[in-house]
Amino acid sequence: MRPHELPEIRHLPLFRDMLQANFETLMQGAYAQSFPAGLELMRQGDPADFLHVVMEGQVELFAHWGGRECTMAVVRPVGTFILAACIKDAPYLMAARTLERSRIILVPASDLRAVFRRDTEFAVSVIQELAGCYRAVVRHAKGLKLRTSRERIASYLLRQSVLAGNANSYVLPVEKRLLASYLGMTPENLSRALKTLEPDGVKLNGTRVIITDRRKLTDLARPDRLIDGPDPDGSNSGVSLPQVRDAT
Amino acid sequence: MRPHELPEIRHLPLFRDMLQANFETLMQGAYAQSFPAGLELMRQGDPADFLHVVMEGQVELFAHWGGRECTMAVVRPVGTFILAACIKDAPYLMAARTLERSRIILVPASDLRAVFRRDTEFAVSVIQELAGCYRAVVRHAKGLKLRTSRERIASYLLRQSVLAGNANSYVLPVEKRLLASYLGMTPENLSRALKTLEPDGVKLNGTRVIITDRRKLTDLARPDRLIDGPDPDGSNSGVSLPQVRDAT
DNA sequence: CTCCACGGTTGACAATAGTCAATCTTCGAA
DNA sequence: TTCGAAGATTGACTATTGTCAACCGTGGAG
Repeated sequence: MRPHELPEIRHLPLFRDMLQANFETLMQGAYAQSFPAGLELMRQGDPADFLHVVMEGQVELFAHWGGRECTMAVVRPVGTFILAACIKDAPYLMAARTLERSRIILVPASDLRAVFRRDTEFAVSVIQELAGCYRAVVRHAKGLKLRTSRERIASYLLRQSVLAGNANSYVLPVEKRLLASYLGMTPENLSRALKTLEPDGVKLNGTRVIITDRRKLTDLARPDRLIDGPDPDGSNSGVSLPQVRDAT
Repeated sequence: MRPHELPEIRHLPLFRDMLQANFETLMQGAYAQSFPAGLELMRQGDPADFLHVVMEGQVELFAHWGGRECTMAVVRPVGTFILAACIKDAPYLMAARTLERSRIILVPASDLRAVFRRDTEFAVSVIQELAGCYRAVVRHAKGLKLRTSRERIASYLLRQSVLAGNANSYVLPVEKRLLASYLGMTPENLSRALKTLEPDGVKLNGTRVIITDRRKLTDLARPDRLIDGPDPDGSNSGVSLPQVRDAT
């Protein structure tokens, strides 16, 4: 593991409050590994042996069934995934693949389970993290069930704009087909729907989003903290698409 | 609180392993209350002041946005809800209403937060519970994104049959319009879809489900532990529709 | 530099799902 | 027992979404 990585992990909400000794125990069993783009890190149904911490790159969490596939989340540095499966010692509900070359720290799940039993501060952090993840998926499910696809797209575009500091122009952080899958529609549908959003105040130029009328877009998206977040504590854990990297 | 209720609560996975003293502390601050059918217990966005434990009756958790509404779960005795919001001290993401006359124990969220900080066993139980809830919603989201509505219906009917001991005939535990909302479709759609499922080995007579060809139904539903559950530990927490009450 | 692979877009069409309205059924209150 | 309210079903229609195929544009391998 590289020298700068340890403090980065230590500063994550999940590891921030635990005893130093226990943190060291966890990290002693952990190891870093680099993976090329497009590699399947784990398959759904696999036993949960390691908590994954993304240090570089980005990782897609996806699910599949009967030949169909859908994106559930994208994890970026520094973020963790598959905490719940590790803790329950249960099979992964989602698969993971790298979207680009990625560096990942693997923390043995058994160590994790051992440590939070004797470090209350860590247990509390795990609780907070899991509660955040839970709420994030509930939000996702609410969006899927309550909003039409146009509304989901509009909300997403608006949310990204807010994350980019209310920028009226920014670049999509993920490929459109991935975004489509995350939002629960086909790429064709996303493509067409984006066109029909022009009168609603937003248009796309390649991967660049341009908000031409924020008022109209907001009218359509009707953003709602109970769906779009964030939680009052501002934690950004769990299942969601990442924020944009460069805004203009 | 009634004498038989305390041990019932104590035996829940969430409260089973904590110190007796701490359990007593929690229960001292708690109180029971009965509500008539159809009462809104809390609205989404409200601050999370109490963990709710359903002792009798049944409670629907639902979400709404922009005039639309959808069922997220139904909680039955003895079950808890809104743990995550209590723990994060965050607003409820869902609203709750009684489906029938219900008796509910209310445990102050502040006590809860205080206790798991000093009772590691309880913290571990909370972790297990939250991880279970998280996985339950992930499953629900997977079903919504990966399965068509006919497949969701078929899976649901088959799952309920399994819960009823592989019964080939049982009675739906909830109203059809609620089921439709839970499965992410309109009541009209559910009604029509049910008709088209007859060649697939299942038919309905009012609220009674009759599986005429389990093989065909299974072919359509393609049940999957990673969507339909249960987790290996058999916990039944979190977001799901309840199992049937009487099977034949 | 060329070509190929892949993501994205578009069109035509089919399948699916939602809406609105009317009707039927059921169950509980009076 | 009768009536009325609410859930459930049905029909007709519309809107939305998915599917399949063709085509475009870009960026990387050779």
